[in-house]
Amino acid sequence: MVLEIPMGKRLPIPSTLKDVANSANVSIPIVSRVLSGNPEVRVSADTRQRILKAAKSLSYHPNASARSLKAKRTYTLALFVPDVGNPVIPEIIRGVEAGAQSAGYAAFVSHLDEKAVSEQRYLTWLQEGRFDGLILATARLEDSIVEDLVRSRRPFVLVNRRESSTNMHITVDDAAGARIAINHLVELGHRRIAHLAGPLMFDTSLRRLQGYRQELDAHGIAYDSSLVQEYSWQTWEGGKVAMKRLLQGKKPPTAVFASNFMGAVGALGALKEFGLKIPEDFSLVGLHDSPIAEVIDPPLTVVKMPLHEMGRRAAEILINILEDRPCVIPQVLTPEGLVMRKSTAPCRCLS
Amino acid sequence: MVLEIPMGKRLPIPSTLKDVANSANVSIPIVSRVLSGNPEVRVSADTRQRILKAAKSLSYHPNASARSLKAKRTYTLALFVPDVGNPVIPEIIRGVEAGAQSAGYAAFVSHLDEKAVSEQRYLTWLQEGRFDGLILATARLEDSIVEDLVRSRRPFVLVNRRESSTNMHITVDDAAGARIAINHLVELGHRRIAHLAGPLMFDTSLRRLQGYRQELDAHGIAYDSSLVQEYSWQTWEGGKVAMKRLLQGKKPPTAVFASNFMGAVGALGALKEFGLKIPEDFSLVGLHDSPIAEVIDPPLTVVKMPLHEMGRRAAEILINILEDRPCVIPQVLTPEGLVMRKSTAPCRCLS
DNA sequence: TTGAAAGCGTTACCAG
DNA sequence: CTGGTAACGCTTTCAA
Repeated sequence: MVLEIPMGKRLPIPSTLKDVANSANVSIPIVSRVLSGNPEVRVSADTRQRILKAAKSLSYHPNASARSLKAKRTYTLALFVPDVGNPVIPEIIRGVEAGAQSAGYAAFVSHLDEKAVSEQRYLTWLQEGRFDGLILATARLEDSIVEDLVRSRRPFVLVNRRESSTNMHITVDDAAGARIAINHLVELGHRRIAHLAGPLMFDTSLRRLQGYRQELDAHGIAYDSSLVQEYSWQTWEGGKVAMKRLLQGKKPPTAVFASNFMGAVGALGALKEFGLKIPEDFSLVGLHDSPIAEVIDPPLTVVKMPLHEMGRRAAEILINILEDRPCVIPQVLTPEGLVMRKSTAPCRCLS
Repeated sequence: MVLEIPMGKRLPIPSTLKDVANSANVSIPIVSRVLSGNPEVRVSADTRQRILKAAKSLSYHPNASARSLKAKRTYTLALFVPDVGNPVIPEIIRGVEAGAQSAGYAAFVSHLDEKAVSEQRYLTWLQEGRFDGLILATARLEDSIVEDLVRSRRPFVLVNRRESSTNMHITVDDAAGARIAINHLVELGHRRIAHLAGPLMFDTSLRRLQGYRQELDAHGIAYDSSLVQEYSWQTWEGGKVAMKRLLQGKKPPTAVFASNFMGAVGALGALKEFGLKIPEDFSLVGLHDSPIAEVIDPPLTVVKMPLHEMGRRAAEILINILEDRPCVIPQVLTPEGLVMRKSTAPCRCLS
């Protein structure tokens, strides 16, 4: 079955203020004022009726381009995300949308693929005024891009990423998140706790590693660099491979803290391949929650981060800048806490 | 740590054609022609140089609102999706973006939450000309909305959903997908094959059920309505509950075909709870692939649907309409086929 | 209470 | 080759 689109499917010619004015036998400005919805405007009841009727029958809708040309604003925010497939992204998206919507702004999402081409694209769009402000939720981002952004002097907020060239960012407290995970494992009696670290070129990865070391320290456990493996986020395989390397070490760990959700799932696969039973033989804690975490086998214990709030705050900050209102907003958000499921248990070394 | 935004962080005043014209000592129209990038325009090398230099030093960027006001076009498409968290959505998004981008259009995604408020929102935006066309990738959608859409005479395409009031839709061949799944199971020797059906108010669910029955028929297997359970998409729990009901029946099945990815994962949970080993004791086939399918335990055998292509085609159709070009495009896309992993095996009843 | 006029930044159409 | 003028649809003065 094929869909045939014939030519000449004329697009509708939208009606304008002028059309409505003509139809109602009034001038354009009045129509504008009446239809702008401001209840303050003083017009005779009769005129208002005529205008409203005409607008309805012509199914008038104000033209967004004309409006923004005049207002020098689009009341639109754009959110760029690295990978819509990453399970933590939806939460951020929803947060941004909530924040934007409650302030009367629209928020659109665009996907940033690998191609460098697209990296420039959003800067251009921003500079063309297609939207008023930008939220970037991506760890992999060339520094030069951020510098261009700063130089453009357009409003933007970095989400989940810090950058020396600007303080316009909002993040979660990654170190604290890691500490929560490690503390949980230590309390279960684990001593050889491994860490699947994200790419150490990302500051979020670095902070998680830092939290891992801090908490180990706090419990008097010596740091063993052979228990830390770096892996690539973005794929489900990275965590698996890294976990295998960990298990092949001479003194393998009894527990692991994976620095993102995908890594945790990958690690799970590796553990099973090695015939380890979770949580009896081995404990696993992930960072970032996701609906899938509940339904995989075993359901994953994770540290939940305030991703929704982070998104919402990012939108709020941006809008405050746009409306030139001062604001004071916490910039580093506290983890929501541990979500205990079935992937952690007391260390066998205790028995 | 808090982020303080002081007042008076003046937004930059973008430079305009006029600024460039003044700076280069030429008229506005020439600047427009030179900067529009069309290599055909004939200008003296000297003028061109001056203009280019001025534009650069003023970091000029054309104003998108002004352009679209003039052109009556935004060269922007909007894609509305029901739930960014649903693992099949990213693939569609990428398809739409690819299709849009290759035709010089931008594509933005917006998330359609439960609130009825937001259901009207995108229609309004479309009518305001915030974007030229709309792609709707949502099964749950009130009929009245589609009717409003048709009435608005604005271009739109429905993805993965048919609707009597319009032929502007592109779908995958759900029945064929179901047949592939069932055929695979039958070939493995299964005879009591259950089906986890999506909400039967969606035509996609109906077609999958239909394909299930057709293929059973084709193999001379009697249809047993007790082997079909309806469940809710959108949550990970629905499939689990439905699968349990199936397993508690008097003559339980030996295999199941789940009508979406989430349902398959949910079913997996139920099967494990019942102590069934997959695939030795029970076979499971899902519909729609996802990167997670490879990494869960066991890796899921699924029927892969051309979601990316569906998105790309949707964008193509829309753009053809917008540019008033005739086009003929297949409207029902053939499944890409079976992706065999580890969740299906020959029926034990054979041994 | 209403309307005329100007202008937002761009492009298209003519003249020069 | 170049530039003046008009127009896109809307809002905002300012007069009437």
